[in-house]
Amino acid sequence: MSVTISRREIILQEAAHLFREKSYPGANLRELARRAGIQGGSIYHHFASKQEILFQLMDNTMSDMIERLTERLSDADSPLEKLRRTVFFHIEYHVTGPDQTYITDEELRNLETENYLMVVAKRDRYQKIIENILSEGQVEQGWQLDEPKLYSRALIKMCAGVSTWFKPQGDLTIAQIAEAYTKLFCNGLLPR
Amino acid sequence: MSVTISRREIILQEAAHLFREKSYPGANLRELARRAGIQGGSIYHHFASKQEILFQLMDNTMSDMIERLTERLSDADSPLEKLRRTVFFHIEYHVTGPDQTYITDEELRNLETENYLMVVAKRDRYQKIIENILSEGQVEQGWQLDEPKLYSRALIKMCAGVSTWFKPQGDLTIAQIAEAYTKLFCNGLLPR
DNA sequence: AAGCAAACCTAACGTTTGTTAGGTAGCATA
DNA sequence: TATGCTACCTAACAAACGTTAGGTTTGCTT
Repeated sequence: MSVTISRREIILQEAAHLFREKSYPGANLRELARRAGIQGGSIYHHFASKQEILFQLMDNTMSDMIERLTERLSDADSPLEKLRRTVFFHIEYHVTGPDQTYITDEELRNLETENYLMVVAKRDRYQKIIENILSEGQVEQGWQLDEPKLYSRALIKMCAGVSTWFKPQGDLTIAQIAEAYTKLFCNGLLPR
Repeated sequence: MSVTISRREIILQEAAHLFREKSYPGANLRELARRAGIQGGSIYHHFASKQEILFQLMDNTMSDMIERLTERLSDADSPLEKLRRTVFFHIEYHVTGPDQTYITDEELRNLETENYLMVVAKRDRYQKIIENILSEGQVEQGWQLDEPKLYSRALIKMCAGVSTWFKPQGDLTIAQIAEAYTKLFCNGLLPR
């Protein structure tokens, strides 16, 4: 039943946590190594540089997000159902792996050019999926949106923001928040 | 017509820009001094420490935001009008001073305890203003929201996010974006 | 038993960092 | 003209940093 987890994986997990706590430049490798249970220099057995750790972290996260979202949407028929699942997924993913998503959302500026371009490309692919759902709804269901891109951005920021205040032991579940946000996004707050 | 701007003010402005570019721990004081037109050590004539620069930056920004938003709301009569102005203000402020607001939104973790508590207190005061508008609308206008706090957070994140992609020379004005977001927040995207 | 590679340790390197001490230039006041 | 204050410069400090070189342990393979 126990899952074997490589040291490399441990380092990546601890790095996500540490980078979120102190930001990438503020985190140091000796501290990271300590948390991963090894000595400072040993990090370089698993990664070529501090930068590579950041890149792997962000690139893995983006790939995973695209893959999982795509899978969740695969058997959704209507645009509304797709939107529901996207809101739920985006919130859930950000709340479940808050360290990884936070880093991926906020540390783009600390990526070197080549790495930056790769991660941004994947981020754009992810955003495009959501934008397409809104465009679909606009055409097929007459959703009221002038600029799909504008609204997809609003949706993404809105949902991602949940992880900054969400507490698992709080009185709201992820499902409740996702439902409320879906309702808000679809109906607005004025009475119908 | 020209405005006198103190060196202290210049340092704060350049610090906002530099911190946003490299994050607080990633920015160094020699570079900041260079941009402000003085030598590294001279910073300490104006500030006691690097930390104090960050704190002044964030504290000033929060105070300014509270003051300005309060003023804008002072002669708004209905909750809907207050909401409209809030959305517009929040977007406008984030887009106009993107460095300051970005720092204030993202660098809380790098504040020492005492400074952290002061800035968070002001941030909460600001959020409370918005939360109260939603509560008002709920009571007086029957706005559909179960948890005002949940929706105020969504609104804040949504609007603040604009500054991450907004380009002044782009084809959308702040007013257009603000209008679209107000409409989205009030009506949702389903046709009425 | 020998060989080998992966995983890790230790100690040091050169650089960069925030910060400080002590000095100088310019200007206003007396 | 002397005094003193503000705004700055220069040079150095100790600490922390990413990174590297070289050595040791461990466990598998032949």
